[in-house]
Amino acid sequence: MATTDKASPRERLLDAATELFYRDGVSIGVEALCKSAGVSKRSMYQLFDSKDEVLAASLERRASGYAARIAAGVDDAGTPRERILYIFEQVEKVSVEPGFMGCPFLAALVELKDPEHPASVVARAAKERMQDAFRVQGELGGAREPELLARQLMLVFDGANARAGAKLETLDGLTLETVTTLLDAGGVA
Amino acid sequence: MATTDKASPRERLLDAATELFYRDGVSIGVEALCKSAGVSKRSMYQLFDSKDEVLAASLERRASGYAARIAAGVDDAGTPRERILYIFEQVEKVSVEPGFMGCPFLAALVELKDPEHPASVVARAAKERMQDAFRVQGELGGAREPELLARQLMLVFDGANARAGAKLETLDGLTLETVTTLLDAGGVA
DNA sequence: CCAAGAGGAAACCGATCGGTGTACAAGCTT
DNA sequence: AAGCTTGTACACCGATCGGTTTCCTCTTGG
Repeated sequence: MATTDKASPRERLLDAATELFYRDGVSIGVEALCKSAGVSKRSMYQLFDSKDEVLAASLERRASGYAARIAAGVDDAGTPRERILYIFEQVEKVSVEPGFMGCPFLAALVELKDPEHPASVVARAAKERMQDAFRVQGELGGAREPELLARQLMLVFDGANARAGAKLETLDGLTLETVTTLLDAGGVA
Repeated sequence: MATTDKASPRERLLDAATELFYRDGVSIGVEALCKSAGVSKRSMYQLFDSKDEVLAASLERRASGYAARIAAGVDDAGTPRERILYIFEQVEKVSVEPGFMGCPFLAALVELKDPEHPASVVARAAKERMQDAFRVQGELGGAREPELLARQLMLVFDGANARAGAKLETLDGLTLETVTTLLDAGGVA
């Protein structure tokens, strides 16, 4: 009932999974998940092999959404430097919203310690896609070492997400300032 | 049986808790914890009010150990810049060890989403102590904005820990290079 | 109008969760 | 030796875990 009510059971499950796994962690029970989705456990286990697969699928869908938006934004107006900074503006913006708890992919990787877990594989792939996007923008911007720059940006990105999500930091310009320093030092116009 | 066998039940419990909560996450059961510590559940609940308190106490002890080492290292040989870089050398070194899973305090904060959880309070205090240490070194090193620098260093520190712990990054100089850039830009000699 | 499948409600499975209660065996101190 | 604390062993509690099964009610195509 927290999500769309007219969608297919599969969509409703993924919606609920996205929200509950993020808010309450991967230890949320199948019972609560199905109840929130308005779907019977029986249906869930017909659509997915296990709870773990539901989690993996929900992360996969989230990652696809991000990838689509990033791909669409590649030829947006602005310089590569502006596009990189825009990402961190968005991070700072969402980080102050009420339910913010950091990057969902990183959270999943931390919670399920197993790097071979299906959801871990999906999450890692999503993070790598983002790093690739940073590297591409670095190349376009004339970075001396685009790969190094991309790894540095991911460091800041994940650090900011983790610290803001854990209520250790409020950002408010911190990542912008830091990223600017790194872009300057890296030779990005 | 994995830890010292001649210590007090309390110490054995904290030893086991430190290891198991880090390796398997906060969802490790009381049964497994006590068995690993060689302590009966009855004793555990006489020494601690709840499993959550055991977790908080184990983090507290770990934080005290770190604080002692940092306090001892403040008047070590070397410049503030060297002392800051030394911390990140250590991070890069332990990050390649087999059982490494990132910063235990950050992991606890991510897993227990509740910022009011007793263990969360302990973990956050530990992180703040570290940020203070960075700021002090920044002041000693002549940083233009010591507080900003400390926050940036924590961003890199936590980002590196999270990413290396999640097997997303291998570091190998990445943090040293990044921190050097930030120290240069921040005016630390 | 009726058959067939989809999907929901809920009982049920064994296992485990955090936490207690009880009984008993050591080591102290006096 | 008596009495006390300390700690263990273990059964037990209700709740919940992930997952399965049964039953029944809808919708929909023919």
